[in-house]
Amino acid sequence: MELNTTTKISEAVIRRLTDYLRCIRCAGEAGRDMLTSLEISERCGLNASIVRKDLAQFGAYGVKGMGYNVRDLTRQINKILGLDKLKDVVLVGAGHLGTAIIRYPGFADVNFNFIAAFDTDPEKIGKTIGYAKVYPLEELKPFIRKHAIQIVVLTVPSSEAQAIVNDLDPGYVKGVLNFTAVIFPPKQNNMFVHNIDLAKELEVISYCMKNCLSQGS
Amino acid sequence: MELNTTTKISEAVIRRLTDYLRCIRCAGEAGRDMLTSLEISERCGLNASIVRKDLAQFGAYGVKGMGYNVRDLTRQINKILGLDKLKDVVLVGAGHLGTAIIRYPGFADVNFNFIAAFDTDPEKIGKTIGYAKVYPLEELKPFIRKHAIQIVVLTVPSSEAQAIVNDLDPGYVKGVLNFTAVIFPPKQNNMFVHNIDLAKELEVISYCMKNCLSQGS
DNA sequence: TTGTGAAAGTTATAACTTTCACAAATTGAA
DNA sequence: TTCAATTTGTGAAAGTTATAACTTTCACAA
Repeated sequence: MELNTTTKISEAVIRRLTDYLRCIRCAGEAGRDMLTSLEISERCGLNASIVRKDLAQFGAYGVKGMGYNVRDLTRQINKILGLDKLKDVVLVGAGHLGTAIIRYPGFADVNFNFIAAFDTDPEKIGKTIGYAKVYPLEELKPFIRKHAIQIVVLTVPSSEAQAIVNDLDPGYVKGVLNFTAVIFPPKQNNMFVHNIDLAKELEVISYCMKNCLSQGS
Repeated sequence: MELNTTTKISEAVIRRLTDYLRCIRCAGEAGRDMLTSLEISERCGLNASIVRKDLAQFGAYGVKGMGYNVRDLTRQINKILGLDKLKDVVLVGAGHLGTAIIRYPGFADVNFNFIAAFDTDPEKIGKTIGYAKVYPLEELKPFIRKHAIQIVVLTVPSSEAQAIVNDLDPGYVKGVLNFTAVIFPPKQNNMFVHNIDLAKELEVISYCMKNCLSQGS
């Protein structure tokens, strides 16, 4: 079957694909080379038919009676999500969170490469976090131009977030990952902005606990 | 109108409430004391009627012709989510990410209080991160019992995650916030587990960029 | 070579969500 | 006091998503 290009794929499907990817990676590291839709569904807290439907939508990646090959499926999902090529990203705000993010192994797993960090603190400038050198914030704009950076990760104090986003050049930057407390609309200057609130899941847990729900993830 | 207790509230609604909360907090800090459903919807990248419906579902918090009062609405949503009372949580794994999380202001904003951290590294034990002292991992279990800890945040290396979760006492712990690369089913031993993958949003951005979608958040 | 079991792929339907459109309510100005 | 401008709250319709049930295909063993 051909790769789907006509039907509109919802964001929910894409988010599930990232879960499948993570769960398949875990299973692969544990030495598995085949996984069934049922196993994937149980690990991800879903129904097995939605796993089959999601995957079948992009092409028939499974073997009937056997399941899905871990290595092949990883490659396929990576391709669907555009994770098959290494992407350079930069970080703005080299504080605790920024440092943790650069060192977070999950980014390298999906081919994201932090090539530089930017900060206003003279103490930090010139140091290295992971493989990324810390530059003064003024150099962000020329750096983006010079290296054709398409993705920026934002971990500055909330008060500085808006100014930095306003100043990004939409001719280069296509996506912004915003870890600050400010909430941005999904499109700013033609750039995709994704807001991440680390406390959000804890708020959801709080609600689940309060109401003794049986569902999560 | 009375607070809804009969109809089932979906997780999607709860997640949106957390967005509203964050966006209302931003507006409040900017000096606003009233907000319309339209404004909230634009900041959150939604349709205005879904904002009204979500809020109306729990009670009529708005004033026709005027909008929603920032202070009242914050209090109401906090109450719905169970964020109106201070909750003690502990962190397991005092590395970069753990440190960043304890210091992340977003948790305090919603009344989560990190009272202790646990680690195996003798270098870290005895030190203090924020207001949390770092204890040896062996003391986690008795600490949870002694302080009746209901929520655990997990930022250990992936290889240790399963063992720690297995060892948590479901008599006390009701929720686990998992930042490791391991993916847990939503229920483990009767505890809610929420998996957070910091790379997930970047993967979604990757897909959006690859397919030039117009939608985000 | 054939039969069997297992699990993918597919379809139809049920369940849920979002949107639209409008009545009701409130404020503030004339 | 009335009128116009707003904006909430809500029922009905449209759209979307998930689920269950079914059909097909494959691998393996006899």
